[in-house]
Order: sequence, then structure tokens, then C-alpha cells
Amino acid sequence: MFQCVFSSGVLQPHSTSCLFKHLFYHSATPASQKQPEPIYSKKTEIQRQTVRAHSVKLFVFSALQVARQLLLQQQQQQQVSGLKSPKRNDKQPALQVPVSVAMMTPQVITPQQMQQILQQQVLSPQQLQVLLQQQQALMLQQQLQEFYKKQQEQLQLQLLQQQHAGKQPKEQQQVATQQLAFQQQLLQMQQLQQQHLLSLQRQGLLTIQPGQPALPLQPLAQGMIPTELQQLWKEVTSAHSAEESTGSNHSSLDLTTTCVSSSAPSKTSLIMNPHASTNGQLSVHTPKRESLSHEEHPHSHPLYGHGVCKWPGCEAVCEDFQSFLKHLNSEHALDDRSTAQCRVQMQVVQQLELQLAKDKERLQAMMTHLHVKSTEPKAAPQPLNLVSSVTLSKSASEASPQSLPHTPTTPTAPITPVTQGPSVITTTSMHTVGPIRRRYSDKYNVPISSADIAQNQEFYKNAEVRPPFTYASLIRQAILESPEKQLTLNEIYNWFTRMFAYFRRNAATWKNAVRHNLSLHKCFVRVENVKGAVWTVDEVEFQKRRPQKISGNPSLIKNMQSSHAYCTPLNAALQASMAENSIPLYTTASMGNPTLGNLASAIREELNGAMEHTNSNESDSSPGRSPMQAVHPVHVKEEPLDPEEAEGPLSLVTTANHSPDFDHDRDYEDEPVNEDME
DNA sequence: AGTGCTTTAAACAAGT
DNA sequence: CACTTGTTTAAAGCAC
Repeated sequence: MFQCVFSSGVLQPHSTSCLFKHLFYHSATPASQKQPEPIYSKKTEIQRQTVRAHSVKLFVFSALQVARQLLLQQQQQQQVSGLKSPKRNDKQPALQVPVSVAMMTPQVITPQQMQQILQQQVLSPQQLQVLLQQQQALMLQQQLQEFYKKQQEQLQLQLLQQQHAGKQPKEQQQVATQQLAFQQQLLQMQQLQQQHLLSLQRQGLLTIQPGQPALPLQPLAQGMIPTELQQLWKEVTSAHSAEESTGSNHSSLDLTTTCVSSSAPSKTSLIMNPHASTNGQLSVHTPKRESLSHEEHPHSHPLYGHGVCKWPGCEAVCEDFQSFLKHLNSEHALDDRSTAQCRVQMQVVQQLELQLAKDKERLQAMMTHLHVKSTEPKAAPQPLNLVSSVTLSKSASEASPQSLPHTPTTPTAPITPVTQGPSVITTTSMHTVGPIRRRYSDKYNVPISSADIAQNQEFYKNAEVRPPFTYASLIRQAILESPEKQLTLNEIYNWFTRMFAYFRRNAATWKNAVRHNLSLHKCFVRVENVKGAVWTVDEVEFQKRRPQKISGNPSLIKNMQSSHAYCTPLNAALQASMAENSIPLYTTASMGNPTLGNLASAIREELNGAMEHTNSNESDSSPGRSPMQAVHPVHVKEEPLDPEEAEGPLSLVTTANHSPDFDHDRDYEDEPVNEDME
């Protein structure tokens, strides 16, 4: 049912990190547009990093856009007096807070370019992390600049109010001086904010998660239609906008902004310039638009509700709106205290913004997960199939137009139900894939962990992206996933096509490669069976292959090894957590959800502890074990992945700790391979 | 530079 | 005869 593109000119470019793959999941180009042999073509590092930087930017941008609504609401609480001022001045340009030009001129590339680079292999997690942080900081600062602009305008309006109150022309100069001082104050606030951001970055708090959590944002930006975005947005923001009368207005507008920005290189310019004429909806963020919205509701004010002033820390009772305005102008005029409170509020907004972005990622990850399941034709027999009740966008399936051709002619169509125990999730079935293709990863020192694959299994199932694993690793994985640790050649074929959309093409090529690998590698042992021959894996031989060099950050090595192919017996949850843990800098653990970091640490400890007991735990309890295991027992030895750096307990070797959860693979093993795609 | 790994291609044989 | 399965050789690219 799947096709492979291993050979000839239709070679699908190799995937880069899973994060980026998911970013462009929905924009996968058809095979006809694939560029010839990009896998081995060496692009300059500069080009790679440049484009990936923008991929990250797009990613971060999506999160920030999602957070905008909350930010706006918080802003409105800070717009104390300016909004109601009957007089608006036109002298604002003179008072503009200068912003860094460098921050506002990010490079721009096309989505095609981004995808092209994405399909190249790879940036090390360290590099990705640096880029992520850089780009996130960039986007955050852009948001901040926009925010400060508004804040500045509002404060200017405050000034004008005061200026208007004391009308003596003689005081004009004094007010001007005051404005200058206030401008300086704004600058100072901006600097404080940026310092805060940098501080957060240094602490690793302003990072985002790789892998699965990161994926969802791309569909948000590219794969969903505006209505879906709106619906999603409403769900997310409904709690926050309950008391916001203008919430729906902002909602739709922000969503529009998101869509525009996600699909056009000009997104940054739009963001940087809220007054941009290219999209009038962006003007929602201008003071004019906001003031209009309030004029439509003359007695609604973000700082006034239920007869109480909602200025932070105030709660003064105001019998009516007029008294509230009076109170506002008297008690919350422009002074040091109000400025400080405003500053604090901005901090709050910042935190909420980040938290929202994070929660948004999580939500999208959940939605993406459920959605992919829903579009997976094979989902029915899978356990824990939650999709039946969840209907989301169809963007995921569109990533692979020729996805998973059904095989109605198959007499043994997927009927076998999951037989043993409650399953985790399908990601478990990929957690021991094996070494990745070094040529794409060693260059950047840190290979893509099998946990990455696990998290992106659905991605590979639907997107025609070549998995970054060798044939040998994949064959081994297929065999080990089988209940009896043995597969016929045809079953191996089916596993390939089932698990990877990439192998829906050029079956002759990759099947030949599979056969070649089976014969070539001593780790694959052919065993005569009653009904023919099956292939098994000799783990000792498999481990004898030249170990993969894992260099770079020593702190990553342990985790990399833990999540690496040689460390099979981890459950899916652990694997998924390891993905985060493998690249700790990616996590947002401390940002409003400290339990994540603790969880990661706990998992790490648990993993290490499990490792230490592995030698005595070699005999797994797989119920589906076959007599073949006696012929080819599972081997456990202490051969490090990397003799130079591997540590004893961590170097445990794959065991046949095969989870019964994998049994659903058997559902399709008798399925004939549909190769009509060739 | 040598070596090993991997991929791809191809030829060939044996069995179905 | 066509197809599948399995083996083997060769070449090329890449990484160590």
C-alpha cells in the first residue's frame, strides 16, 4: 500500500529533524515536484541554517499569534485613560519609541525554500535549540515592540489628556518635557523586558519542545482553514474572553492574521508593522480600531466591571461609569505608581503569553494526534482509537495525496483485532527502529533518536518523507515488532509499506534493497519454517556493526543512548518523555509548568535505574514469544554504542521486550502490497 | 588514504 | 512463463 522512492530520480529528500518535518507536514510536495537527488547534495551550512531559522521562526510565530488574543485583552486592561480621550493627537510620530531595526528585518524565504531545506537532513539539537531560541527571541521581541508601540500610544494619550486638562499654553513645554521623560521611561521598560527575555532564555525557560509538541503548530499555521482556526481559537480563548465583549471580533481578526502570516513570507513585516496596509485586519491592533470598539460600547471598559475598578490592585467601587472614569483619571493617572503597575502588568502579560503559547502547543499536539489517527485508514483495528469521536481538519491526510491506498481486493483485510492488553499508543511500535542513516546525522553529531521516530510515526505513515533509518534498522524493527520476532519477506514488505508512506513508491527498488540487506547482514537470519522461511534478527550480530558515534554534548549522550535503538525496553510514555528529555533545552518545563521538568528528571532517573537492572531483566515476558526465540535468543550485552563515551548501565542492548501493543501490526501482515502506485 | 557502512542496481538461481 | 525469494557482485557516496 505504500510506495518507496529509494531509487532513481524521484528520490524523496531525506527528512530533517522531526520538528521541521512536522512544520511542513501539510505542505509536502508531490513527487513530481521533488528535486532530484537532494539527499546527497550538500547545501552549504549557511543555507541550511538560514532556512531552518525561518522554519523555526514560522513555528514560533504561530505560537505567538495564538497568544495575541490574550495579550490584547491584557493590554486593554492597561489602556487606562487613553481610550476614552475625546481628543487624539497626531503628533505621535515624534514620540515613537525607536526600535531595533535589526530585529525587524528578518530574512525572508519562501515556503518552498523552507520545505526544500526541511527535506535535507539536519541540524543537531544544539543547533536547533540555538536557532529556536534566537528565533523565538526575535518573534517575542517583535511582539514586544508592537506591544510597546501600543503602550506608548496609550500613554501618550494619557499625557494628552493631562495636557488637555491643564490648558495653559505655558504648560505645553512642560508637558513636552514630560513626554520626553515618559518616552525614556518606555525605553527603559522595553529594555527591561528584553533583559527579562534574555534572562529567561539563558535559563532555558524560553524554549519550546521538540518533536511532538512542536508539530502541532504547523498545522495550525498552514494546514487549517480559517474557520477551523477560528473554532480552535474560540475553544482556547473562550475561558479568557468570557467577559470580553469584543473578544469575538479580535478572535477572528487574529486568526486571519495568523493565516496570512503563516502563508506568506511577508508575515514578519506584517507583524512588525501593525499599520501595514496589506491587510487591513491587522489594524485591529491600532489604537484607533480599539477605541472605535469601545466607542461602540460606551459603557464598557476593560478596567471597569461590576461597578468595580479593575485596575490591578485597585478594586475601587465606582457606582457608575462616569464615576469610574473620574476615578480612573484621578487615581490612575500617569505617575510612578501607575507606570510601575503597568510594568508589572506587562510582565504578567508576557508570562501569560508564553503560557498560552505552550498550552496551545499542547492542545494542537493533542488535536494533531487525534486527527492523524482519524485519517489513518488502518486506525480502525488500532487500540485507543480516539478519533471516531473527533473530527478535525483534513489537512494531515492531504499531506499525502496518494496515502494508503485501500486494498479492497484483499481477502485478509485488516480484521485481526488487538489481542493482548490495553495498548498504549501506536507510537510505541517505532521506538526501537535503530540507527539512523549516519550520513545525514553524524554530520551534526546528534542523531535523530528513535523517540523522534516514535513521536513522528504518524508523520511517516502519511507523509512521503524518507525515514532517516537504514534498511537494516527498519528490517530489524519490523521483525522485532512482530509477536514472534520473525517475519517472512512479504511481511517485512508489508511492514515497510504500512509504516512509511515513503515506501509506497518504487517498490522494486526498496524491496530489492530489503532483500539485499537481509542477505548481506549476518544479523538477519533466515529460518526455515513449516510454511516457508522467516527472517529473524540476531541481536549480537546487529550490535556488532560499527557503533554510531554520538559526540557533542555529553549530557545528551546518555539520553541519546537511552532513547536510541539499542535501548528497546521502554514503554511509549517513557519514550515520548525521553524525547523531551533528550534535548532538555527544548523543553518549556519551567515555564508555568514546573512539573514537566520534574517529570523529565524523574523519567531520566527511572530510565537509568531501569538500565542498571537490565542485565538481570533480559528475559522479557512477551507473551507472543515464539519458539524462534530459542533459536535466536535475545542477547544482552554491555557493548557500548560508543566505546569512548558509553557508560555501562546505559549501554544496554536491545532486548526482545516486545510489547503486546505491537500486535496490531499483525493485522495487516497478510495484506498484499498494493503497488499500483509505481 | 583506507576502511566500513549503506544504498542502489543488477545478474543469477531456485522455487512457486 | 511470470513472479517471488534469495544470493551475490559492483559501484558510489559518506563517515570515521
